[in-house]
Amino acid sequence: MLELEHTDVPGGVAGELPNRCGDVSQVLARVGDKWTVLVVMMLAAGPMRFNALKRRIGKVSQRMLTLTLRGLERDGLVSRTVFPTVPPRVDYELTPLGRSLQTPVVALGEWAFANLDAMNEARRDYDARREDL
Amino acid sequence: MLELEHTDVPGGVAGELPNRCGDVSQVLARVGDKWTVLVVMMLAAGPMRFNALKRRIGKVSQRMLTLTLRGLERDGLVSRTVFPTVPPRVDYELTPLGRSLQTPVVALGEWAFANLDAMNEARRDYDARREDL
DNA sequence: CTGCATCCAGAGCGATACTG
DNA sequence: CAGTATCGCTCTGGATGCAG
Repeated sequence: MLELEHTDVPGGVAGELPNRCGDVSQVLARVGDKWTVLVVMMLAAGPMRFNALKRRIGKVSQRMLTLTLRGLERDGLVSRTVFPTVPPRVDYELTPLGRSLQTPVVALGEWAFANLDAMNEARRDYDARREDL
Repeated sequence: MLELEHTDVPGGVAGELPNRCGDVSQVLARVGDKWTVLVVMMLAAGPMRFNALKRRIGKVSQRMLTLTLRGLERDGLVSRTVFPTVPPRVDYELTPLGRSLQTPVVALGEWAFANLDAMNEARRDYDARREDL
């Protein structure tokens, strides 16, 4: 997890964000890990069982899905409901907090979609320039 | 870097985001790393020299700042200008693409700021519940 | 001042096997 | 079906030292 000094930003980041960059980073550490966003996106469709989720995401290990879900549950973004049946059944569902996270994440996703070509081109150019040394 | 299967999402993530979750993840891998967002935020104030940037951020190693800046430069988010003086001077500055990234990142930052208390409380509750086993 | 190279500890994560 | 435990690899990232 991140832990930053309280570096006071004088300017003010486009005049909007308070100088609590540590907070932003902390949340980004949660959101930025390998599977969190995928899980949140998948759960947007509604409650889902463990293996359904696993199949949807595709190439996630059972271990990592469990860990990611535990983390999200701990942060209050996902709720976990156990049905004491046999075989056991566990449903995962976004909490209101988790659903509210979708708004900024979707915004980021739209930025990603809109600018992916530009980024790929920039990368190609950069790599090409680095080859003729 | 992430590399996901092309898992087609039928539902559609709140009906907004296309089923290109891979793209989102790829960008998140860039944005989600430890220093990227901090650097972008700092550069929001305007062009900055290497050490000025380093001092602003505070507890970043020289190595990681260099690596982060190279990555951002490669992705076309930051431009690097060398002044062939002595001692050498290098200015880093957000490109238009980099500046456009601020919008969604600031949105995420505002979400973080608004919901940090809720998340911390959720964590406390979760940890407390786990203690009385 | 800037920025590479090296070394090294630790985190992240996948594969596998096992339990209720 | 859901979850835990263990192993081992890779990658991150911090510290240090050297060079233009």
